[in-house]
This record gives sequence, structure tokens and C-alpha cells, in this order.
Amino acid sequence: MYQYEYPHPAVTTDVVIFTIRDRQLKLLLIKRGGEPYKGQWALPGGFVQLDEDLEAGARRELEEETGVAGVYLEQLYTFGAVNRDPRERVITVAYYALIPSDKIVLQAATDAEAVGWFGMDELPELAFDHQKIVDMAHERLVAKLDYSTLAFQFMPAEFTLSELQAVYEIILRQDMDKRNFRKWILALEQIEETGNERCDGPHRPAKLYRALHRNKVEIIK
Amino acid sequence: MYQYEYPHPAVTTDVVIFTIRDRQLKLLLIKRGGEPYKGQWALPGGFVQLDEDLEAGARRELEEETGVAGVYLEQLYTFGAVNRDPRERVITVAYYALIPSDKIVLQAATDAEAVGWFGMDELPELAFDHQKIVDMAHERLVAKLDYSTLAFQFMPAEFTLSELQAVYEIILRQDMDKRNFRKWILALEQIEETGNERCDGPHRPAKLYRALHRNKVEIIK
DNA sequence: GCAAAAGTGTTATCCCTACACCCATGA
DNA sequence: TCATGGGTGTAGGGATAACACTTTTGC
Repeated sequence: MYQYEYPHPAVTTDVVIFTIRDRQLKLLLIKRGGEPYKGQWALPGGFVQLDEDLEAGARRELEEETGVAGVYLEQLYTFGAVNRDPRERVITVAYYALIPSDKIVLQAATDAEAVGWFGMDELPELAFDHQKIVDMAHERLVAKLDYSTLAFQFMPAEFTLSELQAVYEIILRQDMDKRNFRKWILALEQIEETGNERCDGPHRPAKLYRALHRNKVEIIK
Repeated sequence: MYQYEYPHPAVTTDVVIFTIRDRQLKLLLIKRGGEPYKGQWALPGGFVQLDEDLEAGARRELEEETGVAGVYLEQLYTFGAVNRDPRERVITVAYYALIPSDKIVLQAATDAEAVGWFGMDELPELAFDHQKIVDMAHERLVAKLDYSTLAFQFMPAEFTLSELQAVYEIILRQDMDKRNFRKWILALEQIEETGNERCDGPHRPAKLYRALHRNKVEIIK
């Protein structure tokens, strides 16, 4: 038992984990094993340890569910409506994470819960206020494509310009002109040719590129 | 005494309260009356009540210190480093608020603490990690001027274009061309003439304008 | 040789920037 | 009448958007 002179809320971190697969923006959900909302899908998350920074907690959840470390993680917003959890006052600090498509492992569920990737268009009903959190994360993602190199975080170490363009098209839900896209993305001076090529099928091989600053999201004008 | 099965952190809200006075961007600080950091300047803030939404808590702090209600308030970021408070684990949800210049009241200090407005260039040393919070709030403010109508929140109900331009110049710390500014701000279609004029001194009277959507910050492109 | 994706330039349009003088008023 | 801030237009340059054909490969 832990005692305090004044009442304290519980604090959790929840993580919206995005990736791109099958030409769709997908996110990872877990099926709740206990009450409340038992059996419903929800964002991965858990209580903040008192000896653990907020981001460290979010990263721990992320790694437990996906098995990947070192990916992009950013604080989104803190949700603290009085009745968002029926048990007690729970304030959640929400994060979102981007996973490169080649790092997805079909993870054995950690806590005997089911785990699944869902397309943004086929989300099930979510527990708590998690739909609101997902909506805000999606908005942020779309907005940040415009003025940062965030999209690179979905890419593997080497990628083609067509693959990169596809990421933009999938997230923004609109086709782009190939020539203008290439001119624009190269003018940013944020990627360089690796010198390698990739042969995919019955067509000309594509040059491979890498991000100049793999672990940093740059603000672009 | 309040008892929990698991340890809970304390949660506070802190508010960075901006206004513009004397051609300077200023913010409100209070002098701490108790330990820790007794006698040092800090952001207004306090513990979250369990029956009060986060924003409501921030707004309560804001109103207690400034006496103004209904002003712009936005969540900034949540700071939760393990040792940011020497007493116990304290997570703070930081907000920032913008006060129109005509609403500032020289407030009698609520809790026998001193209260003061400080220019961004003459801030004293701040308690806790409050300097970091102020820096982030300032960055957000500068960034949002570019792509939203946030600056209108500093304006009284009626204002001249020169006054509005001054707000941009003060926050962005750069002079702007008068004709280009007027063309740009009018093209946004976010303000309209009130029909009134103001005579200030020995010169032509200035037309007064009002924001079309006083209580909403629009995203502009 | 054919299907399929990779790669590549030019032109028109719009937006942003730079820039200087007259106007209305109070003293 | 003079000092002070209010108010107004145009032209050039840079960025954006539209648009079609050739190249390389696997089968």
C-alpha cells in the first residue's frame, strides 16, 4: 500500500504505433484481457513507473509489444478527462511511434492478449477514449509530413524514390506527380544515393537512397 | 490520507502566461513562498484536483493569478523527468495562455506571493525545469504565428493593422514591410473593418478591425 | 518484343518580396 | 506648416504545378 497526504491520479502512457504495410497505414492494437472493456481492442500502454521517465515508459510498452527498439517516438498529448477510466482518475500521456516496414515482426503476444495490426480504415471500436487519441495522432502525422522529414522514419535503411513516394501518397491519401516529387525530395538535401540498385521484377532497376540523418527528424521549410 | 495499491505520481499543471506590453513579449511569474526553491521565481501552477479536467485546472491557476477568464489556453507538453521535483515524483502538464494587452490587471497576489511580469529578455533564474517549459512555449508561439491566427489572441476586440503588425514584429523579432503585411493579413480573410477609427495623436486616424472568429485559432496555409 | 516500373525537362502560373510617396490629423 | 504615423500599387524573381516520353529489365 502506498499512502499520500493528498489524492493522486494514476498516470499511464499509451502509444499509437504506426507502420505501413500492404500499401496501408496500419496501427497496432491489443485486445484487453481484463476489465474494464474486457475483450475490446485498445492502444498498448501501462502505468508509469515512479523511477522511469515518461518517454522511457512509452518506449518500454512499445518494445514489449513490437520487439523493436530505437524507433521514432514522440509525445502527442496528455488526456486527462475526469471520467475517461471508470476505475479511478487516470491521466494518460499519449505518444506515437513510427516503425519502418521491414522491422515488423509478427509478435507473439506478451501477456496472453491478442495483438493485431489494423488499417486506419478498418479499426474496431476502441476502449476508453482511445479513438480520440488515434485521431489526434493521425492528424499530427499528416501535418508533420508537410514540414518535416518524418516520413523517412517509415523507411528501411535503403529505399527507392518510388517507395518513399508511396509512403507520402498512402498517408496523405492523394497521388503525387512523380517528377515533381523527385525534384522536391532531392532539393531537400536530406537523402543521398547509396550507389546500389534494386531489381524488383520485369523493369528497369531502381536506384537506392538513404536518409542523411537517420535518427533525426528535420524541420523543412 | 489516501491509499493506493500501486505507487502514484503527483500531477500538476503549470501555465506559461504570455502577454505583450511596452512593446515586449512578457510572461507572468510568481515568487515561491515555500520550499523547495523558496524565494525563486516560477510558473504559476498547482496540483490537479481529482474531480477537475486538466485544462480546467490550468484555467483555474490562470484565473487565480491574472483575474482573466475566457482567454486562449493550449496544452503545451507534459514534463515528467524522474527528478524534476526533489520532494516526490511530480509530472506536470504544461499549458500556455495568451492574454490580450487590454486585459492585464495589476493583480494583488493571491497567496501572499509576489507576482510579476517579466520580459523574455530579462527572465530571472527559474525554479524546477521551468526554464525548459518557457523555452518550449516560446518556440511553439513563434512557430504558430506562421501557420495560424494565434496572434489575434493578443489583440483587444478592436485593433489597428499597425498594432497587429507590431505583435508579429515583437514575437518574431523582425521588422516587416507595412504594405506586404497588410496585403497578407487581409488576404487571409480573418479580420474585417469595424467601421470605427481611432485618433491617437498628430496623424491620420487608423481604421479599426476585429477578428472574424474571436474565440477560435484558425490554421492558415 | 512486350509489359512494367524507373527515370528525366520545360513551361506557365502564382506567390512573395522589394520598394516610395501621399494623406489626415494635432500642435 | 510641420511632424507623425496611416494608408496605398507595381514589377521582378523564385517556387510550384502541369504534363509525356524514353530506358532498362524479366519473361
